[in-house]
Amino acid sequence: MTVPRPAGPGYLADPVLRPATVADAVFTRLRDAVLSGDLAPGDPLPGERDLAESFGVNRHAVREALRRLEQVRLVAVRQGEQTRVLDWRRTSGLDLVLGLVDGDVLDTPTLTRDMLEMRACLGADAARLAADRADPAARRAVMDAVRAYDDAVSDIADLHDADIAFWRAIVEASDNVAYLLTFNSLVSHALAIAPVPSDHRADELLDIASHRQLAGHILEGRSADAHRVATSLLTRSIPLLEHHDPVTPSAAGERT
Amino acid sequence: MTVPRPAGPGYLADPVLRPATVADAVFTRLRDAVLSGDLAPGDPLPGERDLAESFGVNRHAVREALRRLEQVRLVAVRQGEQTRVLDWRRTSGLDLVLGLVDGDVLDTPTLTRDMLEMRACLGADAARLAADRADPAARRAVMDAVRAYDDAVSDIADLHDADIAFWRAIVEASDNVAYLLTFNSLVSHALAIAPVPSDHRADELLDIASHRQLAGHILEGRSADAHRVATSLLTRSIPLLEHHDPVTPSAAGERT
DNA sequence: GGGGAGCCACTGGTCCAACCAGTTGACCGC
DNA sequence: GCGGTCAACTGGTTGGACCAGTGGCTCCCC
Repeated sequence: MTVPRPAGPGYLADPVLRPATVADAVFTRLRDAVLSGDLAPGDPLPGERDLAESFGVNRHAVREALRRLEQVRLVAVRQGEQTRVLDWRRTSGLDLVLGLVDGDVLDTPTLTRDMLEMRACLGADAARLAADRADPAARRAVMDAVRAYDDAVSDIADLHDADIAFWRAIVEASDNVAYLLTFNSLVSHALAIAPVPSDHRADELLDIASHRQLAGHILEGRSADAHRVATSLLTRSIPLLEHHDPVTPSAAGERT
Repeated sequence: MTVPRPAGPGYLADPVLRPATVADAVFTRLRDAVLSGDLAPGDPLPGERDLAESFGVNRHAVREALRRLEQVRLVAVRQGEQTRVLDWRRTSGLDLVLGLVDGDVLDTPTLTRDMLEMRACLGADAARLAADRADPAARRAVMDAVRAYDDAVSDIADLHDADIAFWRAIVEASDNVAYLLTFNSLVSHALAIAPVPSDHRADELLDIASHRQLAGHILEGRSADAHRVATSLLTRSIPLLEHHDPVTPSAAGERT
């Protein structure tokens, strides 16, 4: 086997749940090459046969990797033509994020900051919408979630899980599928990127009172209050990470 | 060929840029089965060999489709075990959205509302961040974009493109990769879902003054003002779509 | 000489057939 | 009854052959 198995198969699953395959290795290699800029947008990829040979794998494995790269819109494939690299900054979706760390495109602190900002933005608006239009079942779920949050204070790890469940209930209550799906991406990638963010977020996580207050606002339809409290909760973790950021990559000026 | 080619290969590309393949057909069929609930979370899929036979295609085509389903976290695959259906409401990302229309999970008006809400939420915050920390090159790009916007007023289609370019410049200026990637998903899916949203958005698109004003706020670092103007611009299209929604998917409230 | 038709050498798309490698559970011997 | 073994699944990987679009080169005709 010429291609070493990657440590983790991307964001698909833990190595436990999903052992890396040959196609995973090819996918990871090509993805990183694209994200790091080794393969620039517009560049043609070698033919499938050439890739297979250079990676020392069968062509089918290469094809499966290319299918996944195509799925995340890193490359464009057309029969008869060469496979071309796309400009991921213009085409790819949020699910790509985890690869950005591996690809040395963004450092982890900056990426964490970005995702926390997004979390704050979405979470606050979801809380507002939830207060406005959550149906009874969704309100009950929020109530249950905040109650479970109370019971989790003893252990910080449990609290972290309860926090995710709490916000998931709110996002579900907002009845906005786009928010829900984005929340999924944030959660799965946040777990992979910052396994122990609890240190920085203790202030937020331990503020049981605000969580209960937020739930109350949602349950009683006070959307403006819900938005305010949610923003207060979600933004307090962000500035803490600023001075963790050693280099701000001003990713400007690429015109290609 | 037992499997009919799907009209469009999902959100990968136009049929022009990317003719549907056998694997696309299998992917679409299985995706819709999952999204529509025909295949419930936790259900095992038939074996690859069985699927290949029942679809009348080669096993490799099925495998490529499964790779893509796995990539969007609709299924979980492990060697030796059966492939299982995941709960997409808890696992999948925003890139799934377009499939939600085909899968009869959401009607187009509701989905459009959801994406417009998300656009408003992200766009306003991106404008705020852009005003706070855009680097000179990004500010210049915003300036150029609003200038190009002026020149596009003659044609509503051009205006639509210019609007996307304008917001892209702002999102780029916000220096938040998560926002950027989510913006990409919104743009590509919005184009596919609501090809002619111009009718409802004319009020927004034709408000050149606000666009120029917003750019000014960003260029001069007035983040609060930028946020306010952006919100004003982005929210005005949302309520217009409400009464386009024939069926409100809440438990009660049937109106003939 | 210029332009067009057609061939040919690419590209990716599809298929067949076999075998490898984990998982599971039934079966058989202790 | 318990435990090990083996067979029958599952997906993973490989090789090779052939189909099907594309694009460029060549060659012929005008």
